[in-house]
Amino acid sequence: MRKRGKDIQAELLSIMRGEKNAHSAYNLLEELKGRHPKIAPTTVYRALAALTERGAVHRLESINAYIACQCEDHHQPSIFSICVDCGVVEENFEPDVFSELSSVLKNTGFSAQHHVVEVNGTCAGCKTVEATI
Amino acid sequence: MRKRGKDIQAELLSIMRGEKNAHSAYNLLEELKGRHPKIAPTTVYRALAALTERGAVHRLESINAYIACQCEDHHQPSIFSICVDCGVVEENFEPDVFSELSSVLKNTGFSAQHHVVEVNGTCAGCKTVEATI
DNA sequence: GATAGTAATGTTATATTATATCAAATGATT
DNA sequence: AATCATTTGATATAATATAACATTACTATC
Repeated sequence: MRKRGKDIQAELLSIMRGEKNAHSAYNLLEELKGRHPKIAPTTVYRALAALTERGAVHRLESINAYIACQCEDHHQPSIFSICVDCGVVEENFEPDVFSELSSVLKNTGFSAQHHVVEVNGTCAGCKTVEATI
Repeated sequence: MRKRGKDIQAELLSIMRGEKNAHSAYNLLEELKGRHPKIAPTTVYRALAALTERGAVHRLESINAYIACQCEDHHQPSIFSICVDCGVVEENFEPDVFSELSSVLKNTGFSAQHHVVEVNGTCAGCKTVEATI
């Protein structure tokens, strides 16, 4: 079994890659309805799960939304900054943050499986706009 | 206006302080129904918002759940470790993680408002159990 | 202490996010 | 082409969260 679902996944990914903002699953559902009028939530969630699984998209837990991965290849988890004004999301890398994190948790005997590091705030652009109002 | 809502808040907080696991808003709603048979979701969400606002509880974004703050006083955001097996949540402090984080974001011109740092994995207890199976 | 102002609460409805279940379609294998 | 395993589609529903507005309780002022 291969083709059908992969098509949806590819289409979803190409939509998401054209965006700087994250989208909810239902947003994406609406966008897919253009070409797939009868598409259902389940299909979108399945595609998102597959894409997330292979690291092509990330789920932003603090806003229940999804964004295409902004990098080539993951050797480290990412830090997401999310602008509360314009919604722009940036994916940042900082291995030191995660090494700090693991050393904290190692002391408690905890083994990490999945890291969620998201920072909600104001991006440089929106800060500038605010300052000039 | 003071008494009515503060009662719910106090009651909610005391329920939550008796627990090592996080609870969903609807879980808490069920628990409150004992003493407040007609309580509605809105009321619980309002109480949770107030408690979260003043730092007495934290929302765990990666599991849509709430947990009582495990410390006295917040001068730093916390790192939450969440056991995927038993659900135990620990609130950890590590200023260095946040200073790393801010230095990364400072370079991009982003101003942080709210940090979400959650690590899902296996706690020491559950790891031991697994090892002995 | 009655009255009006205010803010919190209750109530109802509904929006949003996500999953369960099972039938139908697809492609792989023989 | 018959069978099989698996994905997808379709329907329904669960879980999480908020909107909107009427009601109630407290506060302050008269």
